Amino acid sequence: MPELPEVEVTRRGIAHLVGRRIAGVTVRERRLRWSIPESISALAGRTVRSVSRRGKYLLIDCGAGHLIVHLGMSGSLRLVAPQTLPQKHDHVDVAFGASILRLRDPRRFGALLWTEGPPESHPLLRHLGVEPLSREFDERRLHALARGRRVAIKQLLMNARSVVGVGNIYASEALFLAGIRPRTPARRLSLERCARLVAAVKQTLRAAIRAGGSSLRDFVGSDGELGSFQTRYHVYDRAKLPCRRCKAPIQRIVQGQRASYYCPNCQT
DNA sequence: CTGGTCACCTGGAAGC
DNA sequence: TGCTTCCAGGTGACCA
Repeated sequence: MPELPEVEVTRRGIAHLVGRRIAGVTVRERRLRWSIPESISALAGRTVRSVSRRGKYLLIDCGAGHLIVHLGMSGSLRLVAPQTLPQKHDHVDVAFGASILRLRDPRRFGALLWTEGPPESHPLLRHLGVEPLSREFDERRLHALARGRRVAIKQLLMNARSVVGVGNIYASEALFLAGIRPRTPARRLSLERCARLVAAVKQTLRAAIRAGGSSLRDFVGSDGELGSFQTRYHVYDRAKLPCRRCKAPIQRIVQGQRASYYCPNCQT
């Protein structure tokens, strides 16, 4: 689930918590990627000041500090009615009187941390790269990032120190739109191809946010449970199926232990 | 610095 | 039916 679009949709879904007071915090399972700090029970009585996002991290400003939330591979946040029984992997509740913000994460690769300093200086955020939907992410920036790098362009795209938020699905999708093979060494990309790729990344992420946003209301971080519509992927998870554009069979390869998909005809 | 591999954890699907 | 194997949206830690 959670690449940048899913996190952004989640952020929008909980933005209306701004100004609301936290009644209490319940932790049922502390062992996520890192142990949830005891200090988060001090949140009770605090008011949410803002909800923002940096890469795949959600930042909830609570006045005295920030909650840092990462959804890992399988995490989701949802708003439920106060009497809703927690299910097996519902690890944390942040209660708001009228509703509960509930963190679910079956694989427990996610994180829930607390920081009192500026969140951008937190060790997990300090080295993050450019936001793909920002103006700063343009062809010159990507070209500079790729300069001299022998790594495959797909892996560069997925490296959060270069560009944040682009995960395994949207990396394959954006490369298809740009007509670039995932194994292309980053340093081989011309400024022109960088421009195509930048446009493709932005287009892919924006379309996914729109798709997610259309299906979610005050329920957030859908697992597809609310019939959230599945984006129609061009190549992702379509090994051997015909390319939607040219009918050639989609190839599946492995890069850095992750599956990549591309059309050998449309992508060069 | 760069690039490559491993590990963390659970559940669902495919294979036998 | 039941057991085994593989695979999954992320990313920090560690190695050469």
